[in-house]
Amino acid sequence: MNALLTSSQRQLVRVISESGPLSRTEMANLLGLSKAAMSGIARELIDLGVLHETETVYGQGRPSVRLDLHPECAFFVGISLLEDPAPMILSDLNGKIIARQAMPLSRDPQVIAQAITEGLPRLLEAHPQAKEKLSGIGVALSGFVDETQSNCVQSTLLGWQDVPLAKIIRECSGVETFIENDAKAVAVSEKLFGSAREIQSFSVVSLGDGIGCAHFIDGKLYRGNHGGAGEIAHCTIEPGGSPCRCGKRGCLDTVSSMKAIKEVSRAEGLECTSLSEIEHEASTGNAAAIRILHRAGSALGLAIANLIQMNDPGMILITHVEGSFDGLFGTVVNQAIETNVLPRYAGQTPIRVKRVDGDVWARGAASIAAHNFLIGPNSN
Amino acid sequence: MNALLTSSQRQLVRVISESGPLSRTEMANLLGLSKAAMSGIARELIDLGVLHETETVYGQGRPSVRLDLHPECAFFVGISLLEDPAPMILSDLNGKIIARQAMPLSRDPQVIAQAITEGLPRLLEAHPQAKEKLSGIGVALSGFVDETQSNCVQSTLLGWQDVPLAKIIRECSGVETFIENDAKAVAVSEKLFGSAREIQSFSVVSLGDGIGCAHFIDGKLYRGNHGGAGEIAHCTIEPGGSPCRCGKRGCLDTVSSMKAIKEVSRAEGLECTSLSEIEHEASTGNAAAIRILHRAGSALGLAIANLIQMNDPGMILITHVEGSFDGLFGTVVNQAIETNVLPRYAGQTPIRVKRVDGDVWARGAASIAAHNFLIGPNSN
DNA sequence: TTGATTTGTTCATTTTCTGAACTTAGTGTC
DNA sequence: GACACTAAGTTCAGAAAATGAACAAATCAA
Repeated sequence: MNALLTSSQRQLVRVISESGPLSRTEMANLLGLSKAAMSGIARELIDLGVLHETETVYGQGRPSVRLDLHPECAFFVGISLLEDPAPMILSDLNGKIIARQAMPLSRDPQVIAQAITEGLPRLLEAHPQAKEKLSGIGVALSGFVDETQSNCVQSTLLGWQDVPLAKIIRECSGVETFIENDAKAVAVSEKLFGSAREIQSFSVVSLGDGIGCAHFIDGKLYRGNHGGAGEIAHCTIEPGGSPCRCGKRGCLDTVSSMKAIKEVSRAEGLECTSLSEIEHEASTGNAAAIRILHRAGSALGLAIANLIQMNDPGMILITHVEGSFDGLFGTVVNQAIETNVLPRYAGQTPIRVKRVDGDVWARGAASIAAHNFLIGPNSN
Repeated sequence: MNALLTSSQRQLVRVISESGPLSRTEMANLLGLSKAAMSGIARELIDLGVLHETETVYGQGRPSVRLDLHPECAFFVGISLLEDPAPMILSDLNGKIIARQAMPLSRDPQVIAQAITEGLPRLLEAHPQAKEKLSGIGVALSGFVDETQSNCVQSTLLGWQDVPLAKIIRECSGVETFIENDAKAVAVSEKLFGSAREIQSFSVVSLGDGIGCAHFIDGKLYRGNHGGAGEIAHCTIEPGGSPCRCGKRGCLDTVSSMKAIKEVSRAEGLECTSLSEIEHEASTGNAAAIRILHRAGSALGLAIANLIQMNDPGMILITHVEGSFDGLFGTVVNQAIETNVLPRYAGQTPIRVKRVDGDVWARGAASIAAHNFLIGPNSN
C-alpha cells in the first residue's frame, strides 16, 4: 500500500482531501484536466482502493456521482512524545481513532523505537485490515524537526540534539516513519482532517507549558528558512521584561505560557496549581489573579494580532491544554486581538479555540504519516 | 512575444531566473527531467529567442554550455505612481534600465492611462527592438492591489477605491498591463533581478513616509488571505501609544515612519525637515534628536525581530527613501533586531539595506510585467 | 413518450517524456 | 600525437499522459 501515486493521482487526492467528495466533472474543472483524463485517473484510484463512489447528486441531466477518499484504504499510527505515558493511536484516513493505548516515555531513542515496535502488534491486534494496510508511523514531539521529517534537530524537553529518530524507529519497526514538531503536527491534522481543510493559509497557536506555533501558507506547511518559522513564543512582547530561558527578555513565553502563568501566580502568593484555579480566583474577585490573567491574555492577544497583521491568515486556531478558554483569560485574549488588529480587518480573521488532550497530539502525529501517504514527502 | 510558454518551458525559465546560467544537464537534474526532454525544451526556447548559450565550462569530458535568459528577448515598461512627476522606465529582462523619462501624476486613472499612452512612443523612440518586443507595462502604487494584479482595491494616497487601473491602461495603450503595491513590486524585483534571486523566502520592509512590507514565501509572493499580508505598519509596537490614522494606537507607523519621525521632531521643537538633519543633530549631541531616533529605531527593529521570529525569512531587505542608514537610526535598528531575536538565530538572518529612488520603484513596477512574462500570471 | 441536459466512457490522436544508443568535444596518459 | 576516458548533449523509437470528439447513460421537463 506504499505504492507511489502518480502526480496526477496525487493532485486529485489532494483536491478531494481539501474539498470533500467531488464528482469527476467537478474535479476535471478544478484541476484543469479533460473529462477523459479524469475518468482514467479516477478509475485507477478506485481500483487501487483509494477512492470510492459515494452519494449520487441529482440535478438536470445525468446525475453526478461524488468520489471520496476511502477511509479504510490506509491506516496510520500516531504517537505523541509530549507526555508520559505516551499516547499511541491507530487512525484511518479520516483521522478517526480506531484503537488507542499508551507506552512508556523515554529519553533514549532506541528505547522509544523498541517500545513502539512492541506496542504495534497489540494496537493492530483487533484490526487485521489495518495491519495489512498500515501505511506509516507519525511521531509528534516538542522541539525542532528538519524538513525531511526525519531528524530531531533539537529538543529541550527530550534533551536531544540531531537525533535521527525516524530512521531509528523505521529500522526497528520496519514501518515507514516520520516525525514532526507538535504544533506543526496539529496544523497538518487540521488541514487534513479538521476545520482547516479548505483554508489555504492559517496558523495554529498551541498553548501549553510552552507556546508553539505553525503556519500553513498557500496550502503548504511553512517551515521557514532555518526551520524556525512559528517561533512566536520568543517574540518580544514586553521590551525589557523578565529574562527568558532563551537568553533574552520579555518573550511571550515569559508572560503567557501556562508555565509562566503558574510561576507568576506562585510568586504572587496564590495557592493555585492550574489555570482553572486561577480563573476561579479571578472570578471571585482576587485582584492578583485578575492582574495575572489580564497581563497574560493581553500579551498573547497582542502577539496573535501582530501575527494577523504580518501574515493575514485565513484562520487562527488556538489550542490549549488546560482548563477552558471562556473565562477571563480567553476573553482578554480575544479583546486584545480585536483592539490590536487594523480596524479594517477586525473580526475578519476567524479565531477558533480547541481544547486538546493526548489523543489530539497523537492524531496530529498520525496525520503526518497520512500526509505523506496522500500528498507525498516532497510536499509539492 | 506574448506567446504563452508551455509549463515545462516556464519551469526551465524559472530555474534559470533563480539560479543564473545553467547547463542543460544541470537543469535536467534540477527539474527531474531526462536529458532528452531538456534538450528539446532548451532548443524550443533558444529558437523563441528566450534563451541563449553563454560561456562554456571545461571539466572532464565534453564541456558544458551554460544557457541564460536572453536579456533582449522581451522589454518592459515600469511606472511608479509614488511621486510627481511619475518616473517611467524601459527595462530589459535583466532589469537594466534602458530609457527613462517622467510623466505628470494625476488622481484620475483615465488621465494616467492617457499620459502613459502618450509617453510610450517617446520612451521607445530610440529602441526599435524594444518597441517590437514590448511585453507589458507594470505600475507600482501605494495601496492595496488584488491578486489578479489588475484592480486597486484601495489607495489612500491616490484617493482610490476599487479602481480597475490595469484594465483602463490596457485599453488605452493597447499593451498588457499589471499593477502592484510598491513594497510587493520591489520584492518581486529583488527576486527576479536583485539580491534575492536564490532566496525562496524573504521579506522587504520599505521605509518611507509610510512603512510597507512584502513577503516572499517558498518562492512566491504571499498576499495573505484578504490581501493584507505585510501590514507591519499597523502592528502594535507601543501598546496604548499615540493614536494612528488607522484608528488604533501605538502602531509602528506612528513611531518609525519618516512622516512620524518628522512630526515628532517638529513637536519637540527641532528645526529639521529631513532624516539627515535629525541624524546630524543627534551626532552633535542633541538629546531630543537622539531620543527620537532611538525610539523610532528600537520600534522598527523590534517589529522586524518579531517578523523574523514569526516567519524565519532567509533575508530581510530594508529599503529607505531618505538619507542613509549608517547613522544612529540604522545602528539602533540593527541593535534592536539583534537583541530581540532568539539568540540561537541571532545574526543568522541577513539584514540588507538599500536606498531607493524613483528608478527603483519604476524598475519594481517593470519587474511585475517581467514576472508575468517569465512565470505567468497564475504564479504557479 | 420525446427532447433536453448533463455526466461519464471510449478511442484514436497528439503531446510530452523516457531510455538507450550515439555523437561531440574536451582532458589525461603514455 | 595517438589513444583511451569522460561527460555533455542529440537523436529516435517507444511509452506514458492528456486531449477532442463521438457516444452511452441517467435523469428531468414537457
